[in-house]
Amino acid sequence: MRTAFIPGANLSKGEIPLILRTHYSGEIRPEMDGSEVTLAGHVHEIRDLGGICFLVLRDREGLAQVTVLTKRADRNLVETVRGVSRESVVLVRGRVKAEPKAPNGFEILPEAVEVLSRADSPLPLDPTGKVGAELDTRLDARFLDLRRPTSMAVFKIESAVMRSLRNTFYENGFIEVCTPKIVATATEGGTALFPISYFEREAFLNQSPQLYKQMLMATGLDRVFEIGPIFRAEEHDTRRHLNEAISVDVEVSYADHEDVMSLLENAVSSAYRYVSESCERELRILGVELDVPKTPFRRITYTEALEMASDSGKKSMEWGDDIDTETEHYLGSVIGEHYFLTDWPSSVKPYYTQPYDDKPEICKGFDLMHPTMELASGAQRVHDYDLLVSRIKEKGLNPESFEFYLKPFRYGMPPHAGWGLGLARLVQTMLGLENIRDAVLFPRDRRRLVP
RNA sequence: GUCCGGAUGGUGUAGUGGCCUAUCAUGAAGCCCUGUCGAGGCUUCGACCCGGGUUCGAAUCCCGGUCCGGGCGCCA
Repeated sequence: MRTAFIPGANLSKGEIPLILRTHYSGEIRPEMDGSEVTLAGHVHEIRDLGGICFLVLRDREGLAQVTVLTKRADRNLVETVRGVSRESVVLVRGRVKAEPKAPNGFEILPEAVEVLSRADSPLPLDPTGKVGAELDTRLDARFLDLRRPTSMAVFKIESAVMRSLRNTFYENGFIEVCTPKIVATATEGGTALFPISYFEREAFLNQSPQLYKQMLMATGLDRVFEIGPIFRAEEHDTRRHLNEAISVDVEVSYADHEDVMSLLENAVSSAYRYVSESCERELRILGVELDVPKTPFRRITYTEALEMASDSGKKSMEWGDDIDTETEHYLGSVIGEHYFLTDWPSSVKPYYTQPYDDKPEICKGFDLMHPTMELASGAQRVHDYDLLVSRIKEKGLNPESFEFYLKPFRYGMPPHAGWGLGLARLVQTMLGLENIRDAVLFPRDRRRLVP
């Protein structure tokens, strides 16, 4: 009986009509007593007390109690409400009643209830959260897991984070770009790539937009950013690695590593501030109190970090080693806030990292660290063609396979710097999520390819 | 890849050789109930990851496998 419902939205120009609903439940206030509304969403719970029956409807913005006085209400309506299964999709038209005994101080007295889609039973997990579910179970039924307010809140916050990052970039004169994810080179060095079949040739999923965003510096675009997927075929098995991740990448011409570190700390700090201001409800649902990290973040050189680590009494690291996980955790526990690790040995960082002129054994590369893990890494890049070629050779790579990348460096390449930031790690650390999979809608790891 | 731990109804769990035709909660089906808000009460339904082995007897012990969680490694 679709005709029972009259979409009541008064649309302003450009607004998307709410086809069936007039309000989200979070928009209803006790002061709206008497007004007619149409809600749409999933059946969160039904509590049938006999003479009175409560149907709790859940939508993106909250819960609304629909109250049916079973002896007085329309018989068909009572049958519909009593017969509907949990998590079915329903449309409810009715009047708002201010009611102190109801949650949030209001309830809906329904005039019509329509079941738009009936949910099967039993459910693969309990979306009300009364009974827990393990991560694996939740990911197998992610669509249902995301109906749990705690799971949904993470992704509302992630959206706010992306929005804030984009704001920061646009405010600083950046242009958003999209670089290819299907690439020909397997020889960037380091990480394993996913090979794919590309007509008669072999191709790969890109591990990073690094080479492309650098090439864009030769176009005069000057300041670019990209938020997009990266793919790594490493068989890692940790709670902070996935084989597909979203990377927030920037590249800036006429800038050095200090300039882009400053951009990075401001972007991160602003994201925290924006989330704390715009996602109060989500933070409350998650029980998270955000401390906006103060800028500037501490700078610690690689060499200082090694000295701090030697105080810990742990097995000592040699200068020139990459910093291992144990040391990383130790430093995090001592420092206790975001910090930059700077002035790395040139041997540890990629070939495109600019060495210091006066001390070429160290370079202008940096990592942004959260006390628990690395969030981002960046550098001032090598923009001199000859230096770049010799650095590629030093790393044991063949410059010929980088011809497409090296070419722009011969025709006017400005000095430039940039970084790449892991979006899910930023959200994971911001919200204190134990596993990065909690911060990704449909995570891809060594074993999980579905859903 | 490696080390440690784990796998019991749809979900989350108890259960260290016989007391287990397996506990509790949630759920589902049915009944009672006019203010629930993790509603309550009564009845019913539904499970020991797979394959070998030990034993009179295995959810429980052993071996192999699969999968899951955590640590490390890998991750320029």
